[in-house]
Amino acid sequence: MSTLENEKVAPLSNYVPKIPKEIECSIERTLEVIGGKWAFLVLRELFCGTRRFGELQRQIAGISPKSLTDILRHLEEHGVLERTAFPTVPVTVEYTLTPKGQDLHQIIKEMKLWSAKWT
Amino acid sequence: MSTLENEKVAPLSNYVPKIPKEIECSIERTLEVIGGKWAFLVLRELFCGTRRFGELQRQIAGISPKSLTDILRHLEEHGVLERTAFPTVPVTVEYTLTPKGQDLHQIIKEMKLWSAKWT
DNA sequence: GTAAGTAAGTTACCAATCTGAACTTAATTT
DNA sequence: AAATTAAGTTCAGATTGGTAACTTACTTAC
Repeated sequence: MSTLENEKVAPLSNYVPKIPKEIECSIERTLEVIGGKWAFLVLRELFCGTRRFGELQRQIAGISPKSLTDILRHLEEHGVLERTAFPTVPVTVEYTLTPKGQDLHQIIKEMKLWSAKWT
Repeated sequence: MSTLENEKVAPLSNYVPKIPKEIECSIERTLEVIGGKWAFLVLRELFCGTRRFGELQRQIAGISPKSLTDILRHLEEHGVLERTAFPTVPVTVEYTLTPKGQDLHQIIKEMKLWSAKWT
């Protein structure tokens, strides 16, 4: 719903940022880690506990094995989760959140609250 | 850093989700609104107050006018922000967060806390 | 009075990303 | 001997996203 106002536009000259520059970078740095299409959905599963590759693939609707591999590697590189391979045949691989990854739960919690209120 | 464990794999049979199904949908619903590449960065600017198209374009590094138009329309459709056009020449357009949009600040706040602790 | 400037976009095209299906590996069960 | 299994990899095709140039309609500068 766009509005078309017939008033004069106040110049936005007296702008004082309420949120300092440092936060901008915080957000960008966080998005580097969890900003992609799939990161949150992988985290959603791993907050419930350790998961294996196939389990993740089944529980995240629409993800391809390639995208799952990509995001798991990405999150591992950023220290959010740990990959553990067991020398079974065929090989078994488990993914578990690190403390750094567990801490992302606060963000998910706020998303849940927002969603409950507004969607 | 991958680990290769030489132990037997514990079957993950006694899995009881700590986070109920409902949250999964909450997350997906939230991501529909703010899941894209640029949403958070637009929000970051609008939390500081009303902004015009050109201001947003200058303050969000690397965004193209097309991408900015796309995300602004998307956020407007989801009731997160309001677009107001003034019949000046050339036209002036202002974007402002709605209460629904303001409420997203909690999520950003948690992202900031996580970033401060871990990045 | 001609030319440049301005704000907020469009449009057309090109590049990066993502998906789906098939393939791989090596041992185990049928 | 063939099928199965887990965790991927590979490749072609589709989708998404980005870049550059263009548009509109009026104002100000030369």
